[in-house]
Amino acid sequence: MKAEPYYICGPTASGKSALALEMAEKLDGEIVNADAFQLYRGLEIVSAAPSADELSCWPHHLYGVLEPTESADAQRYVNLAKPLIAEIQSRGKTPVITGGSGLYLKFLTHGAAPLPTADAALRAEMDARPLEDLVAELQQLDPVEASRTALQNRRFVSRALEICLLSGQKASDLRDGWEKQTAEISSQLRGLVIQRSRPDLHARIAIRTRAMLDGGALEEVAALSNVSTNYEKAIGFREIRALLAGEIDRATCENLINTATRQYAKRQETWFRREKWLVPKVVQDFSPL
RNA sequence: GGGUAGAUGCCCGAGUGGCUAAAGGGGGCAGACUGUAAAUCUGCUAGCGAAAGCUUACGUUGGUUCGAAUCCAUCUCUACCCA
Repeated sequence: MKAEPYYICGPTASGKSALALEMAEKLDGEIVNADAFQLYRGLEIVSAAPSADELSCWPHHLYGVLEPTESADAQRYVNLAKPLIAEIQSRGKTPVITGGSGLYLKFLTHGAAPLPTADAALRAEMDARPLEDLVAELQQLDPVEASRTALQNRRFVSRALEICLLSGQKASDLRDGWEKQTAEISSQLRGLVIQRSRPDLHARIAIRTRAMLDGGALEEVAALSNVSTNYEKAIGFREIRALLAGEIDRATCENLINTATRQYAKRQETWFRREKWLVPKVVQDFSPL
């Protein structure tokens, strides 16, 4: 009898890692990362991954498993996580999956639509074209998909067009089948989402940012010069780069990181609010990280 | 003590007589989002109201005018310059 996975979600700095550890001990489980950036090696501090001590005191998986030069995506994450989860279950343990990357979690829990994988060359080509151009082509190839896509959003338009061009089919047709089964899947999942008041969460973010900057984040970023563009998307990376280059001072850097982190936390809350299967776990203390 | 510049909404900042509850940006709030997601994008953001609308707003007080964030005077404060 295999143990169903347990999911621990919540915005950044809400205390997922600590709770995951607690749950893993209680459920006789092993922790599996579901954070897009903690997947990478060399970004441990900036991505607020569990420390080496924490990683070694209990089984943790999928932390620091990708090279900086690799590029992750939701499907790739699932390809890594699925077999691992099965393996944990085969040993009679409960997978405790924790992380804040909503899309990655969604792929893991609800599966992926049968769509073609991203194509770097095609994307580079599309990036060079004006948005109106891409919109026009999408509208021509797949008017249905175009009508459902936020046409101001270059990323979304590009992906929809990419699907059409790579598959030779309509993105709208390929996506339709997948969406129907989601409700049924949700009813069988179990997990929780940590909820904290904004002031509490903001205070925790501020404490964590300071600890990062004091705790080697600058050295970490300095060591990562000239790696893949994935890193540039990590909150903190660009800001610390600017600090190292002398473009901004330390206080400004800290403020920028705090603001970006708060905004990210908000987006995560919006995402998880839609995942009705997650049981809210309201936490009120101002406990340190 | 003298001179100059300036004071605009939560913040920055545009605006030099009516089209101004006031451009734009930031922040905040809410939302979208199935292969870049810590990304990307959208809406709202003085108060009350469902709305029409009403009320309070551009440092202070007063004035000019049919009408003032915009013109005049006064005072207060800030910055810089000369003593």
